[in-house]
Amino acid sequence: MDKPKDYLRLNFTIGIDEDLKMILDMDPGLIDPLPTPHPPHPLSPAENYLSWSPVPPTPPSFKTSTPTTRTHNKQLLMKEKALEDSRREQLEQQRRNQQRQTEIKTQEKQTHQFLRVPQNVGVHVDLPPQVLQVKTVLENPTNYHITQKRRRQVLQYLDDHRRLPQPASLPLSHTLGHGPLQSHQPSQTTSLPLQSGLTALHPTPPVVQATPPVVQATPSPSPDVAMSPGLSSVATSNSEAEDLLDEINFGSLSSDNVKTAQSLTLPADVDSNSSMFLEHLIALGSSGSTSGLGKTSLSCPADLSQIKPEHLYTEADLQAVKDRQKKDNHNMIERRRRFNINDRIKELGTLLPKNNDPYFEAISLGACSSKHFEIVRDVRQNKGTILKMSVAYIKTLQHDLQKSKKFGEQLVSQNLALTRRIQLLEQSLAKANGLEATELPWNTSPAHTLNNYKPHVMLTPTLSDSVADGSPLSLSEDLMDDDHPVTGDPMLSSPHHLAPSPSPPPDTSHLAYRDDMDIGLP
Amino acid sequence: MDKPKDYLRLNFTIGIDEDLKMILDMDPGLIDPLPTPHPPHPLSPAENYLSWSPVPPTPPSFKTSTPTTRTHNKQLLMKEKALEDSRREQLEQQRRNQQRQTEIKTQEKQTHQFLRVPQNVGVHVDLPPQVLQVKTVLENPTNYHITQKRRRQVLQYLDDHRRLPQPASLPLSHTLGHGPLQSHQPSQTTSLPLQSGLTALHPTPPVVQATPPVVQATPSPSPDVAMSPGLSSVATSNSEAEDLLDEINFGSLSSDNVKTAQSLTLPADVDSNSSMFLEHLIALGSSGSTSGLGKTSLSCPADLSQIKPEHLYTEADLQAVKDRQKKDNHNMIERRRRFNINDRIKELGTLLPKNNDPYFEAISLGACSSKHFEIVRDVRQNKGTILKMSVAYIKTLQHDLQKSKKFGEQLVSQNLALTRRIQLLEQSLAKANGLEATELPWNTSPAHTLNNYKPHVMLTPTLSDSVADGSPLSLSEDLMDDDHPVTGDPMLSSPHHLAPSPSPPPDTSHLAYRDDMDIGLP
DNA sequence: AGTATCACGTGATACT
DNA sequence: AGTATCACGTGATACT
Repeated sequence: MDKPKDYLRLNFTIGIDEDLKMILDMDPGLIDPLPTPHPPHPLSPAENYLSWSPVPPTPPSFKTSTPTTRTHNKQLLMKEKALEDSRREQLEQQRRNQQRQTEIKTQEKQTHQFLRVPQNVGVHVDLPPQVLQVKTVLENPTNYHITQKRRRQVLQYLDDHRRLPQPASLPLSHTLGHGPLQSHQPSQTTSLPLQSGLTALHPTPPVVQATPPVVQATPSPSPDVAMSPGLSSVATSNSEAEDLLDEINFGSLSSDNVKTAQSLTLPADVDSNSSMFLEHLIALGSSGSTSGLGKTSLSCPADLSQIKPEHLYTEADLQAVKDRQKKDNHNMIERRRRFNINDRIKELGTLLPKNNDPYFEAISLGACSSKHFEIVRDVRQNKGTILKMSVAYIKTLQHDLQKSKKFGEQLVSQNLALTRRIQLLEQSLAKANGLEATELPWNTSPAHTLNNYKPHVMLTPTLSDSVADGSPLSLSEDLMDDDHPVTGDPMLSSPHHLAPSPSPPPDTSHLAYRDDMDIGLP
Repeated sequence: MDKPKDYLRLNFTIGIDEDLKMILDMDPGLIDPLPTPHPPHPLSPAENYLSWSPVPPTPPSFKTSTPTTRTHNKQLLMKEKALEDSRREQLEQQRRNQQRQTEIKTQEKQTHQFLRVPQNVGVHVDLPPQVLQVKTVLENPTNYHITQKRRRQVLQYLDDHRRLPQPASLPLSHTLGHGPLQSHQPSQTTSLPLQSGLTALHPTPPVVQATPPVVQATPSPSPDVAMSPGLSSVATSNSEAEDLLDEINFGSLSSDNVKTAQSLTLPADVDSNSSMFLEHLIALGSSGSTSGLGKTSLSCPADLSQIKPEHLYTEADLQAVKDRQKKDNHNMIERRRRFNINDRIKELGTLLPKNNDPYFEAISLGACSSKHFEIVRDVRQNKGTILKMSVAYIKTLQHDLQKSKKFGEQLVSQNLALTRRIQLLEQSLAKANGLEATELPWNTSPAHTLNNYKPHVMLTPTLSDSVADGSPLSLSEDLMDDDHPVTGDPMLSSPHHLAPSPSPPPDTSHLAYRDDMDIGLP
């Protein structure tokens, strides 16, 4: 409640879930260059760290995340995974902040569903064989995958505790644990190593703000069998244990062995594995800014009330730790790939024509089978529909571009013919009556400057190239090599990319032709 | 080995994996209308059923499946899930045949890696508490998800067998089963109910060929706890048990309790749950064509050597069966969604410009960061790259279409100006010298028929619409409403869609303008 | 061994 | 309750 709170907070920030840390490391994005409509001050890491805290956990819903500018940063920066060290957590926290800010509604629903235990009341759960003591204050945030993983780890932990120390009967429940059999040790039962810092509770801003206390190493202290769920998946603060216990309470356990107690009580049943895992964690994560703190907190929870001897630790737990680390690394890679794919799909969703677009009707007619045609705005965001409409949109664009090019070619040939006819007319007119009256139509037509050289210019790149390679797309390929930077301009992903026409051409006579279409000319 | 083989085969075809059946039901596609380069006679269900058999199991790899025509069938027919009953298994088997034919290479590698037990040698595995007897002949096919599910079920089965009948210590391994705790019964240990038909081995074509013996009901007989893995996930023939045992042998089990035996031996340790599950299966799947066979084979394996009484079956197993059914249904839905998304991505991959395309350079420059630029052909197929290039391609197409339309507008205005000038020239020429010499340039220009009314026609839809809604895409929106059926034409998904130009225009003077561009005219 | 890819099943969740 | 959506973790697999 008083001083050692910050200390404790840093300690648990070291013990952050390695998945979360890998997510933070995963996306080394720079600061968003585009002015977003809702910029939550994404530049200040201190404010990020502060705003990280008071928001409840949210699932990263696909539909409600801000899709526009984040994907570009990600796609640009995912290619260069080599020189990404310091600004990773900035982008990720900004990303999570955006997601959290835009998902207040759903998260409230979820938290109300999840944490239906009375708030600020410590709950004390005794698993039938083992005791798993945590408390709930429920103020600090977490996110979806941490929730998922923690839940699974808690279940596994409970299963292990149920199976191992009471190997007698396993009478009715929890017998369907179909975990992978290829891990070779039952190892040990580990309890939550959280009790060392549970004396401090109330949330204050952490001491170090400019450097978010995420260490680089991935400790992953939980083995396959005895998972030690609180340590390996605990998030930015000690309130993770509360969520963990909330999930235990909310979960499939029978509620008779849940006794609520005003928390802050040190659990008595902590086996020695927790200290070993803590030691491993500190040894791995000793590169952080809060280096000296780990060892002192390490010695704190070293009371062991278990039945297991000490000789099994080095042989089995080390393999388990290594296995867990490998698996977590794999999970991080897979999560990175998943995020990449999802962000691409979201980006495709931003590129699609909007509902009021003239393109939308044809595409949605082609993609969706015109049912629920009134509420198509809603159907635009899910992955299947986005991909469906992307396919239809690409087809439409290809077809229209082809048509437009053919149209342009025909116009070019028409222009050529007309110019020839004009030349002939001028010739005949000049031949007919010397030099009189040639200036009469010249002044009325404003496009007089281009009737001599322009058809020659336009015909040269379009038709010759179209004949050269046989592709009908060659005209627009010539068209696109002047200004539009396809090679990674994040500005182009704006949803209003479809209508950037700065000058609507009401009077078509004096269109700036040479300014925009400098194709093929030296 | 002799007569009851077909009988047995039908029996196990009834007991097909419900996931596989749902996959078969999932995709109610018509016959492929496009002439594929490798058509494996997809119309005959008898041949499908025959060709189904001799191919080894293959994982449905994303990269090596034929992407073109299948996705369209799927996308068209997935919308109407109401009237799909008879032709489902045809499409799905055709689909699987295509996948299997195109993935011979990878599957050979996989099978060599998986089935490294000596072939045609029956392996007899005794799990430490229970006995799990199957045999291996390894000739009939299966697929990836069946393999996965079977493996998991076998592991769970082994775990349950290990935990339940010997609840003493669980000394070292297999203790990390972290299954969901919310199932409420330990229920019973079930062994493989496969021994009833293992007397017949050699593969012959089944009796019923025109109707693939897939029943409509989803039995899903395995509860959460005691899974009975062989029955719930056994595939089209009894050789599934061999793969199952191969996986057991290949898996993480210690090989000391694997004793190879020339198979065909009926296992003696079959508990009563298998018969109960078989009965439930037959009761659920009694709508099939081979209705009378189930009951006779049901009575065969009814020897029970277990410890459990009978009164637990109705209360717990029924809930377990219902739960399993629900879960399988959910899995089917999720698998359908996954296939949909993956097929869309594959379709996007077919729509992308090819390597030799003039578009490819700019897109791949924009998408990939120009590393491995020589082997870009290989990098084109994975989901991330396809989506990346799709985003870049859509941007390029949008930009090019916009440019092309602007170009067309300028040409139109030029045409208008030229036409006005021609009119003025003709006026002045006619005014100058009566009626002489007007036929001279008229004959040299072949495009003489369109210089009077055409600029008026073209200017009307393009410019007015462009001014009307302010969208620069309105020109091509007018262009596309004549011939190209975006509304679900599966022919358009050909990889050569980009170059369908049937007539390369070398002489542009006599292009059939009015035939192609009948826009906006009544 | 590291770093990818993929399909899969599963729980949470939403809308009907 | 049914039918969807989603993210997630995991094992298999491939290429380095």
